[in-house]
Amino acid sequence: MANKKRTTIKDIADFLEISAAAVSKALHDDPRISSKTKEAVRKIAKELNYQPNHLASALRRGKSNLVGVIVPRTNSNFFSSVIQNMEEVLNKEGYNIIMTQSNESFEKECANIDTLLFTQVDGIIASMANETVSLEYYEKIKFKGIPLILFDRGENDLNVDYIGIDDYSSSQIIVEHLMNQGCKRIAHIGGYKHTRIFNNRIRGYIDAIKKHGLPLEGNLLVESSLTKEDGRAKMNQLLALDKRPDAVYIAGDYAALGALQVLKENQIEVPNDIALVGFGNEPFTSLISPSITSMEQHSSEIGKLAAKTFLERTKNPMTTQTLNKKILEAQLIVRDSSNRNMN
Amino acid sequence: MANKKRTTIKDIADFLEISAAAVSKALHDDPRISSKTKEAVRKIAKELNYQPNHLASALRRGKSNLVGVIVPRTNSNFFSSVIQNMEEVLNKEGYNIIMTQSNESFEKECANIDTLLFTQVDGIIASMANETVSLEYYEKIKFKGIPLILFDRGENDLNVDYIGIDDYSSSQIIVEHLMNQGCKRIAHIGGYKHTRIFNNRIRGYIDAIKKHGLPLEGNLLVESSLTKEDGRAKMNQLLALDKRPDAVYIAGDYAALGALQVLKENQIEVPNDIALVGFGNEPFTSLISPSITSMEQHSSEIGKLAAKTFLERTKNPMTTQTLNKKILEAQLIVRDSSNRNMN
DNA sequence: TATATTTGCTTAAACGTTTAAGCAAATATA
DNA sequence: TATATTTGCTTAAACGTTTAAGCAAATATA
Repeated sequence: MANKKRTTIKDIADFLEISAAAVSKALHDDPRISSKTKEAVRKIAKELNYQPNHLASALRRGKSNLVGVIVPRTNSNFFSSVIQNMEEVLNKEGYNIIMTQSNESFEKECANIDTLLFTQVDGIIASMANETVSLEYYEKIKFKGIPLILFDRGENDLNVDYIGIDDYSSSQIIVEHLMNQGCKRIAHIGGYKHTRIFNNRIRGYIDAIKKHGLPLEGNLLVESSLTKEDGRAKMNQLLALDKRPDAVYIAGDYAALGALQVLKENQIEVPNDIALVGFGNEPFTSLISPSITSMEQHSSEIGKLAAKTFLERTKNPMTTQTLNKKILEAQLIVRDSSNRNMN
Repeated sequence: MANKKRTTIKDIADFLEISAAAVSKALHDDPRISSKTKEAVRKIAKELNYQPNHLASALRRGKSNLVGVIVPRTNSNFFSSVIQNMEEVLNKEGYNIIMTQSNESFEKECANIDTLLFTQVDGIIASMANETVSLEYYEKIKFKGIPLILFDRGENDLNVDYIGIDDYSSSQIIVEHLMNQGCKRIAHIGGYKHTRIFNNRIRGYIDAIKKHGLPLEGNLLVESSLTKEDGRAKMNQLLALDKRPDAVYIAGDYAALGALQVLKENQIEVPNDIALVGFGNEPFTSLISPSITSMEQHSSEIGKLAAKTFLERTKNPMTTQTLNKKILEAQLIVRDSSNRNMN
């Protein structure tokens, strides 16, 4: 029983024989409208099943109350938790979220940005795709004067708000943890250097190794796409070395999983022969055997902070956007794959 | 360098000293506009960085080209794959997706529906929350005359399009697979009976057990929320029975994982003492040891079909919505947890 | 009682786009 | 050459809402 015409403010106005303006004001609880009229309007609005037309009000007010979100993918615990927490904060303030995923593709990311701008979002909160190297599309957002907030995968050059963890010191914490377990040759399977967070993890690894006088060899530091498959490949590469490492720190959990499989297949004992540490604290790290030590990135905190940062920007639109970093401490969750004391 | 005013059609019109209508038509490649004018408009549009205002055009055309999607959660491989494939099909036709998640909460689901209706989506594609028992909010969508397409978790009573797998026959396939492995006492940890898909799996289990003359006992059939924790609890419950089952078919992979943990903790050999089958083919089922046999639900196919169904509905708006089911065959992926032949 | 203020609305315009209707100039047809 | 058709635009109105400006009636103040 689909009714052709939707109920509009005009319908309510006609029914009550008042002006549309009065109805609009009544619905927004304007102090200059009598409570008698307000009640009547609310009653009829309900009876006629009135639903405000977002397009019209957004067009008129020049504000859509929509926030665009771009993530590399949603089927990761980290990103879906971030989004859930952003939603919680933003919903309370009357904003809704439009989620898009880039699937790590630069092209898709650009298309997403166009879609979001086209939909007239009031702001964009994004984490960059692995592929992204050119920033022109993000500059476009800034040029439009729309708040842009980056999280996790950000970029200093954009000079916008950023929320993330301290990747550099995270690496230091991991290296020191492995040293405390008695490891003396620590390898690092890192992400792509052009992505800032992975570059920071690599720098943190190098500096920590140097600081503690451990061997820093080119062979022990490899760059990876951090997929499970590449984790396998890079682990095999490390096992083929004349002098094998006795610990491997891997900048992503999926790659760590692939590496662990290779170690198991080669009957290498984890953590006693080779200790393993991942990054991201994906749920499966605690599910498999041995469970994988990993870095918790405080996804819920990041989501809430990103949302709050957007709200602040929106409340103070006059201030020009500047590089404003909010850096959280990551937390190492020690599990069997690197815990030699437990064995 | 944020520019206050966005470029509008009017700006282009003023610049070229033609009417706004001509600009609009030029941008839409209207045959009655000269190619000379079209070129000039396109050139200036680009120069002035013109971005069409979706709100205005949607308001005028009475069509937003947005499709709302509601899923219980996005951090599941099934749902995120469904969404990715829907997006692919819909983007090609000029539609964009607004994703929302209900977190399995009925209240959140209702709020999501309101948001989507408010945003004036042209259609809604949804999979229901576990909690959902009342259908009034979904009736609201139908009443508005907006196409509603359900997938995976649907409901016959709504009389709308539905895309999903054949849960009933899936159960039969699983039971028969376990019989072929020599299992004689097959238990089922099912989902909530009030959810149609879980009810169908339960019915399929019961009928298959009956058909093959296996013991059908109340103790062997338990209802569960299908979380990992509840999977543990229900597995413990089954182990406490006087006559333990020699196979357990669990209607969700997370619960299957919990159950597997309990079996390992009790030094019960899988699959030889107790064989295990899950449902959903979540990626981790192949990652853990032993890997878990599970049902693949063809998420990409479901996503594409749901999108195509929406497009059909939109092209033929005259036809009243009726119950129109598209049922796909699920596929059993046999892994170590139920493969006795391999040991 | 005369004036000032407040209350409760209305009028009219605007947000940026699309589209039906129409008109003048250019071109085709008889 | 006269009429019909086509081309390439313009004009004006509309989508549904919000809001500045304003006005009459009611109430407060002097």
